[in-house]
Amino acid sequence: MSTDWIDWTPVEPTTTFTPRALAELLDGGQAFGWWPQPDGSWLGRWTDRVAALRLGDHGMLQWCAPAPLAAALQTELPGYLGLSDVRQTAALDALPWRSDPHLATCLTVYPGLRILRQPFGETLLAFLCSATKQIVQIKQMLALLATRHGTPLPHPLPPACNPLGYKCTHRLPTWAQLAAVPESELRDCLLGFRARYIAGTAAYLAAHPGWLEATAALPYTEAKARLLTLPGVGEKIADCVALFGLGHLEAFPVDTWMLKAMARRYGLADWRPAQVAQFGRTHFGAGAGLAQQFLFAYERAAGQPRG
DNA sequence: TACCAGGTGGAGT
DNA sequence: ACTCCACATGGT
Repeated sequence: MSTDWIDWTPVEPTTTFTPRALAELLDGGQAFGWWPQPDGSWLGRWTDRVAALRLGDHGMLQWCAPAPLAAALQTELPGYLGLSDVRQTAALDALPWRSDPHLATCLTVYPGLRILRQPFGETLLAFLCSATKQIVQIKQMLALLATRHGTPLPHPLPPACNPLGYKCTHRLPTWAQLAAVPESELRDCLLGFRARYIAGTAAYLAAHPGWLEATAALPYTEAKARLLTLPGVGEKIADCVALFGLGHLEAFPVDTWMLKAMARRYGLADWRPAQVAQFGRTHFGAGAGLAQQFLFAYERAAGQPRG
């Protein structure tokens, strides 16, 4: 029943991280399907993929995976991690860090941090769960949804060196699967008032075949406008889904942490979210979403002091 | 115990 | 257009 995993392999293109930056990339509020392991590695799953990551000598990022998935992951993993996206490299350099000392600090504290490129549908589900919830709780909701309503993963078992958590046994449910789940059973997954939104979105998507694919083909402004028509998707969640699920680097999600960051670091106290979003797009430009992720990471760490 | 968490939608001004 | 508030639930 156990599946062999391949040996640890460098991620190409070779990239170095600090442990803090890798933790922020995998578990800092973009993705909710990565779990730290006792040996310091990370175990994650998205769609039917399962992989482990760790830092080798000199902070070089390495991966391994179940052997049957290895060929696919060798191709897909750099894209998922945002490491093979030349747009991000260019966008990062084009950010105004030369004239913005706070941004420069944030970039220095999280070397290697990027925007993940996650599956659109899963990203939409994750951020519909995210409203006024802490990251640890969003992970718990999604783990319950996967275990109770998702399909078992084809290769769920761990390598001996990476004891697999119970959380990695099933895929997240698809939107088609969610459409068949009674709202009461969604509430049982700790979704609270978000259950209504998820049920409503699932029903809408079931009634509009191809809606996700058509939205994914649109540029940022049009894609966001369509996302805003879904129940439970407002400005912030639409921008998160556009950024993390569609790769629109100009999206600038404004949450409570971004309000704090812009108030404390940029003097924008008492600005409304829409105004902060306008400032962010203007000040940071085409890579505003990338800048936002560094600011978000820095501010959250400042509010919760630890190594 | 309060207050907060990667907010949104609807009602009332 | 803007302001207020219900919505569920666990963390700190």
